[in-house]
Amino acid sequence: MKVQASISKATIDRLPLYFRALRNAQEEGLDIISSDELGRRLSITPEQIRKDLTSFGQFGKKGVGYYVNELKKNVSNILGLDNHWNMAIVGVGHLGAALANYQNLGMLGFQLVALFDRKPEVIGTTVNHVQVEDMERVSEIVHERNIKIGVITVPAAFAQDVADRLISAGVKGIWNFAPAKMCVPDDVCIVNEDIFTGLSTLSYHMVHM
Amino acid sequence: MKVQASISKATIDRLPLYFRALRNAQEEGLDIISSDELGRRLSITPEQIRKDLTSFGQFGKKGVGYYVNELKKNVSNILGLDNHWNMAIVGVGHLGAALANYQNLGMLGFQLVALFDRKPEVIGTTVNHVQVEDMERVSEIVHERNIKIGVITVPAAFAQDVADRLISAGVKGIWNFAPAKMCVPDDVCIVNEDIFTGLSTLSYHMVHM
DNA sequence: TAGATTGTTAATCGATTAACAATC
DNA sequence: TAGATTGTTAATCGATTAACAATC
Repeated sequence: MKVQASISKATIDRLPLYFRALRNAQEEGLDIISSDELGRRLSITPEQIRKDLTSFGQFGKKGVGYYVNELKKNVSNILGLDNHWNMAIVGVGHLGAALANYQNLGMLGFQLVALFDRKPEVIGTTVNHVQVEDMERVSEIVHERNIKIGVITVPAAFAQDVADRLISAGVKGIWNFAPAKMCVPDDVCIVNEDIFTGLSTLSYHMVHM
Repeated sequence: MKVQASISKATIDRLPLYFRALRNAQEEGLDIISSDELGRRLSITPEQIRKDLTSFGQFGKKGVGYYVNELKKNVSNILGLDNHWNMAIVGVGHLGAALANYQNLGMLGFQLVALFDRKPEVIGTTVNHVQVEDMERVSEIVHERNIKIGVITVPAAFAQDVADRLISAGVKGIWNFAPAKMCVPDDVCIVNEDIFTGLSTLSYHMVHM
């Protein structure tokens, strides 16, 4: 997918919302959707949506709208969801297990192919048909199973070490749930999922209402 | 806490990061921290940090820096973390249970006082010392236990209904994990925690590297 | 054709960065 | 005092909104 000079971070963050809305529209049997209708469903202005989409190409038909299937395919392609990434979760606590059980992962093109933990009582158990392996085998298994995305759901204190091990084993993307500042090389992508930020801002808005 | 005309959304989103960094600094026994050091730890420019903080007051000492304890107390107060909000989680699936088990909630001033579910096999069980109640009793219990924050971890299709019930029972803040567009009245705050957005943008960055 | 809706350029708005005076 | 660091104003940068030509 060719992309013009520079896409704004805000635009990229909205793409998954477009994808989801298009999937819903598709499920409803809609053939065509306008930026107006899409905007209504997402509380985003239609101008914004058109602007975002045209940074990647001309997907619409003037006077008509966007073909749902076609646009969904394009957005999916832009997001790289067609790649079928192999993924591993490190840290099979409550959150790790919750993520392992998400059926949506597969629908979005992410294939959970390994689970890792350090605790002997967890190693060998099975979550959602995937067996938990010893963290010591991470390098070997990441290679073997061609794992490109690592999900970190260990306590903050171990997060950097886990990231380092995943990366040296070949992982190119890290989805980090540990509340810690992480360092990764330039050729590795990281997204920090800092859920308590959300709860704190909720509290802020409740106080300052 | 008095606040000037309008605080930028970006500023508010950074406050929880400041809070966390200050808590860490406090644990390390640091008395004073400069915007420079704070910035280094968070990968945020010191100018940005000073600008953010001064929208709420003058917390620093010129030529010296910020007193860690004092600034942490101020940021905590700004975020409303001193309020000790009572909180309920609706939907005790994997994610709901994972959140219920987070010890950090209490540390941040959020008190988990109720769990709700619809499934008979889940009702009556206990997660982290809190018993799961029948969703039918939500109105009654939200009143009784003075619950102000509701956490929604049910499937998308039920999320709006759950929100409506929580709100009519008196909840003023919603922390929503369901991937659905929600409608709430003006006097209710909502934060949507859309975790698959993060995974999708990770995929985007991996493809467009 | 007339009506609708996209794609794109220009105008506005908001957020970040730079610079520096104030002062500990 | 000299050095350090905040708080604040001005300049820059980036993102959103408005307007409208293109065209289905």
